[in-house]
Amino acid sequence: MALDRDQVVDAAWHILQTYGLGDLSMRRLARELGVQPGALYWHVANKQELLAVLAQRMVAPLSMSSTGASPAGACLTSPSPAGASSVDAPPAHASPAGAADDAVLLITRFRSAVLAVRDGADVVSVAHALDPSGMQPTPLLTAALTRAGMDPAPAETAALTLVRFTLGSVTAQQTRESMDLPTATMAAEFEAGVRAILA
Amino acid sequence: MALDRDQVVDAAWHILQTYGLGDLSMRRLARELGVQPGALYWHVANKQELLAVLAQRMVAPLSMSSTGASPAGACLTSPSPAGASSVDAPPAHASPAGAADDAVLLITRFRSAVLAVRDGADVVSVAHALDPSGMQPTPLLTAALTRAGMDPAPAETAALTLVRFTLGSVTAQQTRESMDLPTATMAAEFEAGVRAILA
DNA sequence: ACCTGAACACCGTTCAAGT
DNA sequence: ACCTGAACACCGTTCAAGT
Repeated sequence: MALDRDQVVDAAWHILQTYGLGDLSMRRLARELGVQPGALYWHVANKQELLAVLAQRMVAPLSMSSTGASPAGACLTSPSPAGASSVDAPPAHASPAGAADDAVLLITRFRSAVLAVRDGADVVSVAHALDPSGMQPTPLLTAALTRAGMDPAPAETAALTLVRFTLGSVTAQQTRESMDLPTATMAAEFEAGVRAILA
Repeated sequence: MALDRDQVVDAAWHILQTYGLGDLSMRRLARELGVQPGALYWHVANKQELLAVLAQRMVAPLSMSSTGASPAGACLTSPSPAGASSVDAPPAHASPAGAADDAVLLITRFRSAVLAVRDGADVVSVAHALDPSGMQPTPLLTAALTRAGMDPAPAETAALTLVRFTLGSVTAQQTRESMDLPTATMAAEFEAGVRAILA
């Protein structure tokens, strides 16, 4: 009974997760769905659009809960009801120190989310390039760093530095993983990099 | 009169430079050389090896002159004659401040070299992942930062942070360039990132 | 030693035609 | 509205056979 867009995206997600980007072809996807390749183009414009949707899915969990406060536009999925203010968060407005911790938490969760999907960094890197300041976790990081006392402009620049460093790191790690090379030192290298950037 | 490895690599370099990675196929390369696709496999093991050679070519200029001093292994192309010591460089051993400037210069030249080749970041990222501490400019950066007063271990970690941030940045920029999106702010964002990492 | 010819197992995308 | 069938213009790699 008629394929729909979600089934296409779900199947693509499954192939990416399980076999990696090299195996995520439109033809393979069609085969998995029991349909001719051309049928997919009724539901998605092209492969690039499909990958953009997958990138959104990877970073979506970052836009929920976590740092409590929801500054305008922080949550893309469900625009929070009018008077929703921070509830069980620290005082009325978080302390600078705690907000910097929020940034560390955010970039760490971003890394985990991307790292958890095979070739995730390749997919998310394109989405970041298309919309560097709109794609998560950039706006959330900018907000956290502003709360920590930075001016908005340097906060955004620092956010971009964190995101690009993270994507560079995860790209390197996932390339090594795909070749069965060791990656034991890479988590510590990531942490050191984040500390240096936020020092 | 018999194709040789250099001709294959030169032609590949030309296609990459001119048309980008999407157009650098073994079949296209063979056509450009007036040969059947299978002939290439006498000269290179596979496409991956070819890309590794191209990555080396992109970073090769970094290993020549620049910071004057040549600590063991700094110059891969031509092992310098025995008694070659720094000539017109500052005193006998550079000052910490000057050595940190060397690091900034190195990472800036690395960015320029990668940025100058279409999809250069994609190609160099794989080479970096295969040999993070051996691929330039990592060892040169580690040396410069050690001269600047850092201990070897943190110096290497800082070098990796710089290289991965730079690859993340150039990947984003070249993705945008390939889609004719503006990149006006990206050089400044790079500089700010480097300053933050080395602060 | 070096290359051709031919094959194997694939790609992304389009589009008339069917239901 | 949604899909098939078939095509167009491609891929990377292998390998017997030729020179």
